[in-house]
Amino acid sequence: MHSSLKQSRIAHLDMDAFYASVELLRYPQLKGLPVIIGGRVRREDDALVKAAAEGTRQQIALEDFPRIRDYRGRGVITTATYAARQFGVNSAMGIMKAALLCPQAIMLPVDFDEYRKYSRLFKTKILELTPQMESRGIDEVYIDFSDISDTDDGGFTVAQKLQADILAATGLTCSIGVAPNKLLAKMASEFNKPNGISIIYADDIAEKIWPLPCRKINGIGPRTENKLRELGINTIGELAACDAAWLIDRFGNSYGQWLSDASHGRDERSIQTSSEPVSMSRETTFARDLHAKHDRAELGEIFTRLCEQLANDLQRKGYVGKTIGIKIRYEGFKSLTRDITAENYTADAKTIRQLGGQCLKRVPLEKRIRLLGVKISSLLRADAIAQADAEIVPRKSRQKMINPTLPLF
DNA sequence: TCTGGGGTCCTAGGACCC
DNA sequence: TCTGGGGTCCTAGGACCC
Repeated sequence: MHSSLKQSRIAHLDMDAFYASVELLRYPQLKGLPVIIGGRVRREDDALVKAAAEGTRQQIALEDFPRIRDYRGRGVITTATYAARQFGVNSAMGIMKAALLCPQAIMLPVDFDEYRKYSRLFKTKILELTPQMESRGIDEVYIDFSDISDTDDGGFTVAQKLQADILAATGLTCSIGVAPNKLLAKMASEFNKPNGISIIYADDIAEKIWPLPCRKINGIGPRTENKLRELGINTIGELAACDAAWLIDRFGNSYGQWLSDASHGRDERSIQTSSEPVSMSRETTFARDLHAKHDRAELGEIFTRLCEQLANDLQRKGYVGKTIGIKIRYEGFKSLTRDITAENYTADAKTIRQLGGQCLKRVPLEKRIRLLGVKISSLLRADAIAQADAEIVPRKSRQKMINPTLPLF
């Protein structure tokens, strides 16, 4: 077969309950139990911290693990073991709600350093097979199978080998979907979770995709699902039956056309093996809502710390940025953002803090605040900046002069 | 007992330049 | 004096994803 006519085969590989499964490797005594990952390290986690330092994690008795019913404070669940999911607990659910559904669940704080370590391990295994891999966050990837799988099994054998290699390297299972494109592969990887493989061909769309609810399409979220429901559209098949022009009328040119294409399983996106960051940010939700006046000192300290963390992230990763923004979430959950573009690129905490302070002066501060964040965008690699400075004559700045008054916080 | 933290992409209006 | 249009940048907000 001529290579240009060769059917493309794309895999989506998704680690099963990733954070929770990594924790089970460290605490094998928790296998089979409802375990929930979420929140930060607390006083109640002292036993865990001590055992980690002493290398005695596996000796912790079950009754010494913190339980979710004892958790006080806000936040959401990051992951739950399959045993916990049986109780209706799910990612992004409020911790307090999960405590009602499954009070006896063991609660562990998130440990991103550890998850990143396992992320590197499983991705390295994939890269030993092919460089055609696209990372989508810490626990999933797309892989181009076109050149590495036999045409007769749709990618099944390669998927099996990947599962075995990853299990051997990490002790973790994953689910894989293989399909003609990313959109369908992503859906397919959900079909046989956990530790499953699902192969989809173009001919399967009517039978396997159309009966699914629209929400199963990666890119249709709760808002669009709602709007579609109001229009009487519940399944992907019903969406596919809509005229593209009709969808464009209701969802705009770009999204309307995309909805139509997606419902028919059409997706031309290729595997992006590398990417540059667009923005970096740091934000925090307070233990209690703070007031701009009464808690001014505390807010100021928190904001300074966020700016320092962001500057540190930039420097560690070797980037500079030019647009500094802030984000505020009020009690009641309404959020707003303000940003400002500086003359020069920076990765300096004081500069970020100063520009962020200017943004803060442009927001209303009557209501209590639950979240404060700082963000930098228009990024450039730090090693490219010296060159850019030398070669590019800067455009005349178009921004208005800003009064150099003191920042609010 | 609601609702974390880190991202991407898109839209849309106004400014400004040619 | 009146009247353009294209292109890019800046800002704010929103939807979505992991």
